[in-house]
Formats: sequence, structure tokens, C-alpha cells
Amino acid sequence: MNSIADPIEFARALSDRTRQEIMKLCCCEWRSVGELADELDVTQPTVSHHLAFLRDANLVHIRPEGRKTFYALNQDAVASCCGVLMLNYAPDVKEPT
Amino acid sequence: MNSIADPIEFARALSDRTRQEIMKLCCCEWRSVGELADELDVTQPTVSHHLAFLRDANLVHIRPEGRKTFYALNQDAVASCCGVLMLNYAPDVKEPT
DNA sequence: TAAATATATAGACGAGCATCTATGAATAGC
DNA sequence: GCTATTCATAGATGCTCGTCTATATATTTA
Repeated sequence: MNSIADPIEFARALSDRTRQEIMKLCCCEWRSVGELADELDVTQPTVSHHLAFLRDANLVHIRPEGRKTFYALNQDAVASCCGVLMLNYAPDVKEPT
Repeated sequence: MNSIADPIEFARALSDRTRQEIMKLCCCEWRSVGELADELDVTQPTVSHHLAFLRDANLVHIRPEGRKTFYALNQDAVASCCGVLMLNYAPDVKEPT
């Protein structure tokens, strides 16, 4: 169901501070675009731009509701991508980290 | 001993294809700069540039030996950073992934 | 239908970055 | 000591990207 985890696209999604802050804000609850913009000292179009990036990378869930659109982090995708990174770049490390 | 894992610097290090290829090549064995440049269709200065980036991010081990300098991936740092990402962005995911 | 609200999109601008060529610095071998 | 080899650094260039303002699109409400 999920697209195949691409380690480079995943890393690019995480390589910006604003995007990581967005991810943190919508990690465990649904957030509207306006809420995110309010808490993130950037404009609403900037937030929309980053959300589009995260959406293309399959890193957020989307739920339109009336005029608002709610986003929530796709934790499973994050876990999957981290798993790929571990397999690629930490194959000899024994759990736990 | 290790510097604190910064998720943004870690992601930026992984956000370039050439750097990920370098990481893969020196993941499990020591590689000289020249070896990496030969296998990576980029010039030697470009490889040195990326290795400097990875070194600043504490993602590679270094071993000068005569005229050559060997690099090996710091798998522990990768695992540590992935652990931070999992804690931040996949706190509700149950193992195994 | 008109107005207000919420989000997405388009275009512009400046900073950062990946790459190259040229060159400097360090080491090994003759 | 001189030459060849290996790597790092400096500077230039073109492209990508993060952010903004302005505007379009969609939805709710009066």
C-alpha cells in the first residue's frame, strides 16, 4: 500500500528545520494548516508548501473537513524509512541502540 | 564521546545521492578517497567535499595512512540518529517495523 | 448570491549547495 | 632533494530550495 521508502527523498523531507517542526506538531494529533502556521513563525503559504512536500513523500495523512484541511504525521512511513536506513547504514549494530 | 545526534544535520547529510552512495561504499570497510572517486563518477575534490560534510556530522571514521586517507562509516552514529528520529516521529509504532 | 474564511498555487527573490577546475600541502620512493 | 602520488582547499558557476507576496479555489454562512 505504501510507496517504497526512498531513503533520499525521506532524508530530504527531514533536512529542513521547518518541516521537522511541522512533523513534530502533527506527530500525534491532527492539525489544520492555520494552526501550524500560527505556531511556526512562517506564513500560511510556506506551511502549505512544506505540507505538499511531506504529502508527496507519503509522510503525512490528510483529512479535508469543510474549509479546513487536517494533517497528521504518517508514523508508519517514518518507521519504515528508518528501518531502511538502519539496514543500509547500520547493519552491524546490535539492538538496542 | 559522540556529539549529540542532531536530526536535522543527520538528515541533511543523507539528503544527497552522492553522499548516500559514499556511505554505502564505506559502510562495512575502509575506503580511500581515490577508491571512492573511482567508483562514483564524480571528481576527487567532490568526494573530499562530501567526506568533509560527513566528517563534520560525525558520520565517518577517519584513518590516515601514508599518502592515503581511509574512511569508514560510523554505524553507531547512524543507529543513534535513527533512534532519535524514531522517538520523535514514530513514538506510537510498535516493533518490529 | 455575496461575503468571509481556509487552503493551495504561481511567481519572484535570495541563500545555500553540488560540482567542477586549479592549486596547495603532505607523504613515499628514487 | 626531486618527483610522483594522494588528498584537501579555494574559487567559480549553475541549479535547487525556502520564503515571501499576490492571487486563485473551495467552502461556509448570512
